[in-house]
Amino acid sequence: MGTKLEDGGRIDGVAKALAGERRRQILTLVREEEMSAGEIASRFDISRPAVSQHLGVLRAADLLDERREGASRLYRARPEGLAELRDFLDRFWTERLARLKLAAELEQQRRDKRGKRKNGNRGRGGDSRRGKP
Amino acid sequence: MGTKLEDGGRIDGVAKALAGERRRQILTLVREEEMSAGEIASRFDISRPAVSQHLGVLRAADLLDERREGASRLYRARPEGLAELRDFLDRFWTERLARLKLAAELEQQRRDKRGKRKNGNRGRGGDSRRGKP
DNA sequence: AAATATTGTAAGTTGAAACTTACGTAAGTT
DNA sequence: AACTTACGTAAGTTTCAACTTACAATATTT
Repeated sequence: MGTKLEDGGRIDGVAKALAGERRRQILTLVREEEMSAGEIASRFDISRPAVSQHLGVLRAADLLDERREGASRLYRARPEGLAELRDFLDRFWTERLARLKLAAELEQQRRDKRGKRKNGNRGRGGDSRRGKP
Repeated sequence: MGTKLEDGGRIDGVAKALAGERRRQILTLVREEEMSAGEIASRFDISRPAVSQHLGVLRAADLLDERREGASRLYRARPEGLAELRDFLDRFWTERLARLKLAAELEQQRRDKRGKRKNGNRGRGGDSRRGKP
């Protein structure tokens, strides 16, 4: 039941979209307010087509909302698109914690059994130093 | 004020490390159990040096723990390294929600003033599912 | 309909990333 | 010491991403 970080399909698109600094800048730029493609381009030192291509990548990764107004296209960040990657990192994180917790419990049981006849009861307070918290 | 997705320095390294599918595969592979570099390499169809380079990238992004045992080097995922990116996505997400909530409240006030006698309450759509462990 | 404004798409260049093979290094073995 | 094992690093090649300029498409204006 391992949650695999590599599959999920759309993870790859989001991760790659976020890997480019320009795209992170663009995304930040349109997080608060929607902005036209041209206006976005005017904020950077690269050509307008370059920005347009970045927008395409972000849109393909479901990280942008697009709205057409007249001849312009207005873009806005769609943080919901980030949720999938975020949740994935979350699972990677929490499953690791769960694994460590389980290992600690098993270790505890092992210790309890071994020391039973020697020591009626050692309680739970004793330090068991192994593994990392 | 604005949490910028582009800065943070280490975000870039982590995002780029995660952008490569091979590295995501490797990371998944050593999430549950620590594994030697050679054993990791044996699971893929690429050369061992290629894997070694990927390990270097992951390690530079603080996504791996390395332990030397004899001539071997044992690697293990370090999900704590993901936390920074995860938190960042979190902030990007929640700040957007906060912004929307604020806008909705202002709009609500505006409506209340104008249509005080007409209506008292209408549906609100708040469906956020967030919370940190 | 022609002209203008705003954008996306195509084609080519450049630089970085992902590989390869060859070599160097440190620890374990005989 | 010489030999083997398990790696990393260097150097070179190929593949891919980020840009460029040139062109096509769609909406608005005259």
